[in-house]
Amino acid sequence: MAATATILHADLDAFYASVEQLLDPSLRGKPIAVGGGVVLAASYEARAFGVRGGMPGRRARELCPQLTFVSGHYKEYQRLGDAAIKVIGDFTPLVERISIDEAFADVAGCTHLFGPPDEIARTIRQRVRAEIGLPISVGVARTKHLAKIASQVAKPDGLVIVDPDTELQFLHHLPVELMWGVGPVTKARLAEMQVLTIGQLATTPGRSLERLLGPAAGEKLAALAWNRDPRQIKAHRRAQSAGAQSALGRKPAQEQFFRPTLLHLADRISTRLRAKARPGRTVTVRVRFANLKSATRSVTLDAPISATVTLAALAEDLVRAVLADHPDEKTISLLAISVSHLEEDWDLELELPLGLPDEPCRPGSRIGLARWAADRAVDKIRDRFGWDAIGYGSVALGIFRSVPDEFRELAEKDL
DNA sequence: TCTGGGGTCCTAGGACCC
DNA sequence: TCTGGGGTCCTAGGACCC
Repeated sequence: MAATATILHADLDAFYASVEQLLDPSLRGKPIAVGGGVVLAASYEARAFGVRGGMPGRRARELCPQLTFVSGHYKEYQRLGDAAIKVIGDFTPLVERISIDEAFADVAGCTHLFGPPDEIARTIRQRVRAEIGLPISVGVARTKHLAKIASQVAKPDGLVIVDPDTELQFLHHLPVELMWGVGPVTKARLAEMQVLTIGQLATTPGRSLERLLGPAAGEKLAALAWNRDPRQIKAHRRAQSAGAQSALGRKPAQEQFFRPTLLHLADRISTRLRAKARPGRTVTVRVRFANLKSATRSVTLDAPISATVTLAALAEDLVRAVLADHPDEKTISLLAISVSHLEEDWDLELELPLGLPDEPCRPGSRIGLARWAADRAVDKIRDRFGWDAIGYGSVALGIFRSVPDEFRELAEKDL
């Protein structure tokens, strides 16, 4: 007898757009897009015209002339997303949140209280609709991978339960791109081998897959194609890295242009690291050039950092190294900084003053403490008066914001 | 057709150690 | 001195996800 299907995957439909239609009834049933220059989310009515998230606003208007653009209610997205996930949490503590609008849950331990998994899934959908006012699709299956596929198949506003006895019949006729980990590149590579469905993938010799995709990816995909997915629900996952990036349009590859942006990015990241006492040891910088090719440089330190000016200085050095290696590239289109190897719980006062040869590198040194005190003062003022009250303000630096900061914050993982 | 921003994981080569 | 084997860490790049 096969095991019971107890894994749920719940996914709010066209989340940002659905919230806008909830808040403003005149938008219901209409093609709408959240955003302006860039489409951050599109309603199903807009998707029917080919409008997609990430698309330039101009292109979206071409596809759908009657498209209504709305600026986002970002605070509401956070509140309503939290509320929807909380409904799932009323059934089981085993909830793994994937993003603002999506979560896995394992209800194996609570069926004696609430009934079988399909009944729980129906109740969750009804409650989210009744209490919050939003459509949510749910997939129920024996594994995370299959539950996720089931919820995608269920969209919009549906429920799909995959019986363990017929899961391969369900899985094998679906296109490969529904699989977790199959993006445009892998899809194209598989298509060259005439592999279009998950069933065809399942019967492709392991050697062929490994030659095509590498040993790890080949083996993983083959296992998923047979619904062998060992992943458990992880209720509390901590972030592995924190980063920020900024598209620049086209800027000359010169200090005067990249330094203010790097300081702004370092400020955003280091503030988050300090707030959670999670400094990091590895700093990575990415520079994208005008031709959209990019290069990265990273450095791993002996001790973790979270001071704004320390991070900014390291990032500047790394960008200079990238530019030195690409002397023909004269134009930068994007800058990114990421900090990884994060500590779990760190005493920030112990941070060392890096890059200062005349200062002994030891805990509590003069410059280390000075930076710590300066950052702490800025953090406190911002806690009371808001981000722009003080600091290396993007306004002062003339930073161009392509998306609202509130939208950035929605995408940030809890550190 | 040249989309923005925040993330995760994998690979392959090299350094270094035992 | 050369050879072999295993493990860990770092770096750069890439695919993918939401």
